[in-house]
Amino acid sequence: MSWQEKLAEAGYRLTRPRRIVMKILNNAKAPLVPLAILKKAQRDEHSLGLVSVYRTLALLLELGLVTLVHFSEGCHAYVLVSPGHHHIVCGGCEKVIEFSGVEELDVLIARVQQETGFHVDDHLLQFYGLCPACQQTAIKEVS
Amino acid sequence: MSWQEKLAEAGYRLTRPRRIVMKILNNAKAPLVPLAILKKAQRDEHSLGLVSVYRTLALLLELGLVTLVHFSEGCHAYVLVSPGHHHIVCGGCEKVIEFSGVEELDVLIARVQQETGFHVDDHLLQFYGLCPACQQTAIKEVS
DNA sequence: TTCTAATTGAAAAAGATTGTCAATAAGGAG
DNA sequence: CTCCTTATTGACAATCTTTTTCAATTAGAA
Repeated sequence: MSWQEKLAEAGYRLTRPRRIVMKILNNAKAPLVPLAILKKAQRDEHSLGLVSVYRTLALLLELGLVTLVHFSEGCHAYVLVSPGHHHIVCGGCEKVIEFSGVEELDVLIARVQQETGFHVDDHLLQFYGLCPACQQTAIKEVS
Repeated sequence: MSWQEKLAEAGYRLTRPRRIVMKILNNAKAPLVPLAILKKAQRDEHSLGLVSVYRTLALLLELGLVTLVHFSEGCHAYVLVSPGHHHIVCGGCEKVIEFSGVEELDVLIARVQQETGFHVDDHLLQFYGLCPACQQTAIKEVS
């Protein structure tokens, strides 16, 4: 189901600001904060209010169309959700890519539930590291 | 090594505000945001500025003595770091407990590195769910 | 005890997010 | 296709959060 259909199904309208935000997130190679989305929109000659960016992101989050990426220093930014749901953040260029298939986690979750008595129904998993390109750069800087 | 020693080793002084913040985090059962720490300090008749709370948390984060817990809606709060480094957040009461031993992850990390070419050197893993007490409450509410 | 530099706290500045409300526009009804 | 209703928008202001500034204080070495 497309995001437009999801919007409609939940009773929301397909509006210009929403289309702009989705388009920008679609083209983004890294997670974006609201202000960055606005700037990109303005660069593309789209008129858009910052308030609408906030509201649209809240809506997309509610619909599960975007998710937050957390950085270790404590801020977070938005990226589109796709099947994987898990992210690797490059510490060099902030690029974020997804990965999927975390069957390995199931064993861990089962064990933790057993040990703690908690019932686990969701999780947050992100990896931090360096993408291939930034690994090259790092090597050059050292030598 | 105690936190006081870590401070000293890094060349920082052991001051009253820092002692207060550490004491509060020590007694906390859930992650705390800066303002909450200030409130607790005032309740204990300690005089303390909000600015010092921010500065102290930044310092403790730098020293690795505290870490951030992220909530799905996008805000984060601080808890003391202890061996485990991973947290389960209860969606009912916000209580947070730690777990450790995530050997299961190593296999996943190895696979993801292989598949993506990224070099993974850190990760963020949190579980969300319900603690035993809140599971009971949930059952009562339904019946 | 004295001295010096790190640290603090209060106020202000800066930044991020949310609330208000009149104007606009999406999309169903006719 | 046009009209109408109502969700949505955008500008502004209000609020909240975080950072900066700087004189006064204080930890810790001498």
